[in-house]
Formats: sequence, structure tokens, C-alpha cells
Amino acid sequence: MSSSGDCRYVSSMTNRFISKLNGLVPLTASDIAILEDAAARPREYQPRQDLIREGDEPGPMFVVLEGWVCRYKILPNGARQIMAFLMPGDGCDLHITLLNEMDHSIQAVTKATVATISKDEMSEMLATHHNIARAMYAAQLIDEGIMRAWIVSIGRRNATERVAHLICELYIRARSIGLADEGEFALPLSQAVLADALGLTAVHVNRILKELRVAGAMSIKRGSVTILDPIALIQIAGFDENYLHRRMRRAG
Amino acid sequence: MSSSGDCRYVSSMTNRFISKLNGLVPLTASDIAILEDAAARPREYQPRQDLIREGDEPGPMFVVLEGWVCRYKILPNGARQIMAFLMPGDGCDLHITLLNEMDHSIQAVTKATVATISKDEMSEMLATHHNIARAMYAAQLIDEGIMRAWIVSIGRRNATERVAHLICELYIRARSIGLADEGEFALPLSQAVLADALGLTAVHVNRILKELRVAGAMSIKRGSVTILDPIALIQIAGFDENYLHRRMRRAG
DNA sequence: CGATCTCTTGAGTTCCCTCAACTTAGGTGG
DNA sequence: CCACCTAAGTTGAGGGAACTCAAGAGATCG
Repeated sequence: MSSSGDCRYVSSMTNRFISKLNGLVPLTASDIAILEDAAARPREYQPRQDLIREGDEPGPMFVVLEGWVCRYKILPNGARQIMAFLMPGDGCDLHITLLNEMDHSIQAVTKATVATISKDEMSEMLATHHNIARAMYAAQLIDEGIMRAWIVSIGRRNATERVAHLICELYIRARSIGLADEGEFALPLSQAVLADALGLTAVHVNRILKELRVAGAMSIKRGSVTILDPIALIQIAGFDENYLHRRMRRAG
Repeated sequence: MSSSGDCRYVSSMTNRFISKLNGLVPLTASDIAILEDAAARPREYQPRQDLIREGDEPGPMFVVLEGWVCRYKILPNGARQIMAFLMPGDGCDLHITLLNEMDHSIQAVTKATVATISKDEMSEMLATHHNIARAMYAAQLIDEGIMRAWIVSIGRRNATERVAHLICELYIRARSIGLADEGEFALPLSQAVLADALGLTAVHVNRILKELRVAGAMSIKRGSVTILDPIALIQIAGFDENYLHRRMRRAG
């Protein structure tokens, strides 16, 4: 199907996904080979392009290789709420094909490269490669933890705390996949997108960002966040470093 | 281990769990037998008693047989946010033992009967009984859908819509496990608990409930909800019936 | 039958929203 | 390269939804 050149290309593009899984559960060469094979043939999406829409029949599992993607839902009144950000290496629900239809949409936030893993390949991998299965289940548990943290943030934190908390989360996630320098990382999200994720308005997000900048905690310019005072930011956010479960339990 | 009397008792208590799974994916007699066996030895919890606390090492999977249970988290400032309600038949995260420690607590809201399934029993069942695995994965996907719906509600609905939406969700869930009559069901949650789930204060929940009562949409008394005008309530909530995925996709 | 929890209602405050205008940045074509 | 266009960011003024504080009524239980 693909030349050896293609294979190397695919291999390099799937690195983030594989290395993320490998960080959760050590993978063998055979695991990595089957993963590289499964997540081949990536596709490009433009900003604001939907990967799949609410109401659609779920297809293959998505794996983000490059760029940012989000899950979102539009309410009858036109308001939008983003429920999750997917960064390079992140995948969507494992068993999604069990459901009849999508209850939300998934959209590229930036230009994004996304691979797909067919249902059959998934079943095969989960059944025969236990390390892959364990790693994917661990990744899914982490994603669920993030969702719960978002509920807590939106429900009980004020706007300042909420912004700070999201930035902390995204910084940790970016760093764990090698996309953050010390105290700085690329955040290609407009204030409107941040607002849709935080349950705020873009205007208010703008004011909060100014407040955090003036307070010397962090600043955003040109799609890049600089964390000026990590201690202060963590303090404002009430951020619990451990919630992203960066240390997995030993296999047993 | 247990007498036949015990077995029958257990069997009746696990009915809701098994019948819920059976509603998602048809189970064989053998599936049902192994489930009854695995979810034996239930334990009683008192209201406000924790099943497990944030920071604890995850143990076996919990399955609620009777009563209401919630996931929650307490913030540094003392505020509490409930992230999920578990009703009879609901279970906790399948692969939770992959994680090092709990990132939230789980607590009985009412007096509750809860069974546990050990890690080994779970692995065994998931590996050898594909119907059970499919049903449990479907249940988990539904729970994730509910979490996403909560993010949307808390993020983008006002208090009235939020209360109405939660009541719609809980009514559908109660009805699907046979715990709701036509337009009426038991809701053993104080206004403070509702507030903690909705990201509101108890005082405001009280005002909203009055508003909904006066509007003739629904009324709560003595732990029981009466839906007076379902159409109006659904309309206020902007409720999408399909989000609970009550129709699973056919096995393929 | 007092103690305690839950519910209810009022008054005042605050956080965030809405609306609106203006500035800045980035992209495109003449 | 400038002129234009559009999207994104910034700031102000005013309003409203939800919060806080407080006090009292009602229910539940030992």
C-alpha cells in the first residue's frame, strides 16, 4: 500500500501518539509496529473544520498528530461550549462505535493532522496487545479526570481561577508531550475559543487575561503563553498537579 | 461461600445492574451468572459516608445496587462540586485500578447498598465475556456523555435551564431503571446537594425551584419530583432526549 | 419536645454579561 | 508596497443574574 518513504513519514507523524502511550505503559517493538500501522494515512483539517458532527454515526477512532482539536456542542440559543481540547498525541473515545450517533461535534481549532484507527484495527489491537490496551485505557481515564476537573472549574471557580487553572492544565499537558519550554508554550487559541471552553464571554476573558498580566502571573501574546510566576499561577488556580495522573500505577 | 439463600438475595440485589447492562447488550445466562457471582457481598453505606476519598489508592470497581451515590471534589476554599450521580445499576470506572490515586471522592448521598467487583474478576469478565465487556463499555460511554452534558449545562445554561435539564436527565435515568412512574419519581437530594451538582448556591436553587413550580413545569416535595408539564420542562431545559444514548447501535 | 437540618424569603452586593466603539494584527489584491 | 478587509483584541458604561448574609418557618429524629 505505501512505499517505505511513506512508512517513515507516518512513523514520524505518529510519534507523539505512540510516545504518549509509551509513557503510560512501556510498549514493545511489536506494539509500536502495529500502532504505526494502524494510525497510518493521516488527513489534514483546516481551522474550524469539523472532523465529525453531532448526530453523525461514529466512525473510526481519531488520533491527533499535529495541531489542536476540540469537542464542542452548540445550544439552541447559539451558545457554544467546548468540552475538551485534544493536543497532539490525544485520541478520541475507544469504543465510540458502540454508540448510535455522536452527542457532540469535534472540530479542528488550528490546522490539524489527524489519523484514524478503524474499528477492526482497534478491536484487534485491544484484544491482542495488552500493553496497548492498558495504555489506551489509562489515557481514557486521564481524559475523564480532565472532564471532571472542568466540571469543578466551571462550577465552582471564579473567572480568574478558571483561566489560571486551564492554563496550568494546558501547560502540563503541553510539557508532557514536549511542546513546552520552561515557562512558555504555544497556545494557538483565540480569546473567543478560551471563553467557549471556560463558560465565559470573550470580553471577560480579555479582562481576566489583563488582570493576570498586570498581577505578573502570566501573559499571552501572539499565540504563546509565558508563565511569569508559576507559584502565583498555581496558587490562584488552586491547581492540583496530580490530577493529570502523570505517574501511572505499576503494571501488576 | 454463600448459602443458596444468600445467592438468591444477591441475585435480586444485583438485578438493576444486570438489567441495565442487559438493556445495553443482550446477555446470556452464563453472562448473568458470572455477573451475579462477581457483584456479590454488597455493603451498606450511610448518607454522607465516603466509599473512597481523593488521594486513596483505587480499589475494586463499585456497583450501586440501591440508593444514590455521587462523585465530588472539595476545593481549597471549601466549596464542593458534585461531578456525577450514580443511581442503582450504575458502576464506577472500569479500569480505575490503572491509576495511582483517586482524583476525587465518592460518597453515598442516601443510604446505599454497594457491591464491588475485584480487579481480577473484572479482567476475567472483560476478557472472556464479550457481551459483558460491550455492555460495560457502552455504559461508560453513556457516563462520559453525561459528564459532557454537565459541562455544557454548567458552562452555558442559566440557573433555570440548568435545574430543568438536570431534572430531565435524572427522570430519564430513573425511568430507564424502573424507578419512575409516569411524570413522578423519587429524588432524595436536598437543595444543597442539587446546588453542589449544578454549580449554584442552595438559596438560588430554592428560588429557581419556586419559579419552576409557579410556572407549572415541575414541583419537588418530600424527596419526590412531579413533572407537571413535561413539554414545558424539556423546552426550558433545551433537553435533547437522545444524549443518553438509550438506543445502542446493533452489535456488528 | 428540644435539637438540628432543610427549606424559604428578603435586602443588598458582586461578578460577569451585554452592547458598543475603537485599536491592532494579519492577509490579500491592486 | 500600500490600501483594504477582516478577524482578533481592548476598553468603557450600564445592567442583570446569581451570590452573600441574615432571619425565620417547617420538618425530622432521638
